[in-house]
Amino acid sequence: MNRPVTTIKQIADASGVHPSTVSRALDPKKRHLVAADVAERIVSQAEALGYQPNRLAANLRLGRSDLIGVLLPDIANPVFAPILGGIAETLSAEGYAPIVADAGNATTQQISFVETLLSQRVDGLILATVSQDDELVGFCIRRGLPVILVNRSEARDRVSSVVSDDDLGMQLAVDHLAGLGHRHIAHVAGPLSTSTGALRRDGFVRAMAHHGWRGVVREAAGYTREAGARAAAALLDGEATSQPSSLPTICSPSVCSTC
Amino acid sequence: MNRPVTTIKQIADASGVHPSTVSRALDPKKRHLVAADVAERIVSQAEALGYQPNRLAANLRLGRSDLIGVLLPDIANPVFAPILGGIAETLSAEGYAPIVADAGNATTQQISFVETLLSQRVDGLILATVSQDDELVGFCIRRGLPVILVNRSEARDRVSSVVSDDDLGMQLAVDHLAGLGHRHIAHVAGPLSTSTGALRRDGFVRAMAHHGWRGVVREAAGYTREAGARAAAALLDGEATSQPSSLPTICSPSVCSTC
DNA sequence: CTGAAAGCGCTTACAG
DNA sequence: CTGAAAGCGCTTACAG
Repeated sequence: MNRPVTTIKQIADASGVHPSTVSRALDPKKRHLVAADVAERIVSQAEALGYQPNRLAANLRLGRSDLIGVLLPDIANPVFAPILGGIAETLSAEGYAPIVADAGNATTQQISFVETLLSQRVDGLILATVSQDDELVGFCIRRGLPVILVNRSEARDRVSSVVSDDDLGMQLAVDHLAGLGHRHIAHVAGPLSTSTGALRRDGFVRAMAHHGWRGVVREAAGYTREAGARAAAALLDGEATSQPSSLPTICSPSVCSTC
Repeated sequence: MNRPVTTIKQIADASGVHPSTVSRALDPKKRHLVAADVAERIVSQAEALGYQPNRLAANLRLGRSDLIGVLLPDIANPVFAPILGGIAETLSAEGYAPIVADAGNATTQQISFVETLLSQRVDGLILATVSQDDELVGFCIRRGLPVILVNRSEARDRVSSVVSDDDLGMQLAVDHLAGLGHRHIAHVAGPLSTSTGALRRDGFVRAMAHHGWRGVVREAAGYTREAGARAAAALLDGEATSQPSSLPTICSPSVCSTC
């Protein structure tokens, strides 16, 4: 870094005191340990020199980074924009900053991102990437790295998560379509290995059953336009799949007279 | 940080060599300075202990952070999702990580975010927030902090920017509507203090003029749904504004017989 | 090829 | 109330 940065030592020299005194004067919680006039002199000297404390140094000493890693499966997916917004807002209010990684859905790649974050000494992780039984969550738990989930949850609740009510969502969607007079409704489900895929599928089947109907479900290979298009095409070709065994059998237009 | 982390010294102790030798063995570029067998022993020892170099410490020494600050005016706006995606992808390929800040449009707040980033010793800044003559850009230039712009640009090109071709975009939009048979076209412009607001407005007027038409323009107070709604309502009420003096006068439905 | 030491910029016991 | 010193975990000249 070739641009000039002011250090505590420079302020100490300029103020004619010991660096430790500068450090105290500049810390609101320790300022009371310094004579009022000396503190004031130091503070104005610091301002004059445009002092910005080096948090890299402070954090090395304090064993933290003030950084929270955020792992997203697809950062370019607008779903995550407001989620990231909430994360950034709350973190910055608490003195933290988010360091975001577009980690995809492959566990090995995710772990490599986490190792990078670990070497940056992130203080915790927010994962939007998890599968129903997520390897990375186990990894974090074993390393003692604080972690919470957003967007998707695990099947067993090892850690806290913030997710939407997919069951209610599907109920509202089905009821809305039913209200418009539709009867033959199909659902392109997200990957059933994710909580969102499975819960929305279940919610759809349940909501349809509530109307006395059987829905058609087709699982998409991923949360992408391409996978959605393939699933929709398959659906139109009469291939339906993926019914949960505990729920009513799902029919396909080609085999079921109800649809 | 209460979770255990391995250090170079620990590896040195476990391998019976001096820390500096460990440091060399672990750095691919310096490994050749170490006897092959010793290097191998150290490397496997490091793996066994799950060593993750502390980049906080390394970077303090090296005077960098491997962090690039990204300032967005509204992180919850999906426009920025793919932009952030491209930034994250390229940065991580180069060994950097983005630290994103939702800094809004107010300069004072933006500067306070930048001061935080500065104390984290970011190696550079990407601004998606700039106005046509941006105070923050001047601030960064004065501090010698590398900065580039995305999404919006300044009127004078003090620093590099990556933006879309708004003139072409408006031309395509107007031609599309014209092709559908529309003749009376209004444009809700973004704030004219931003390059996007001004350039799209200009592009719209130019594209309309190309068809021999005069367009109606209404400037919105900001890039929000609410501001857009207010501008559209005003437009419907017959209030049009904001023509650039160098371009044809813009009419309003209430005063112009052409519209 | 290896070791001993200094130093990045902080913070915090420990003395006085 | 203030100073002197150690140490966070690295990297890199400087010796040998």
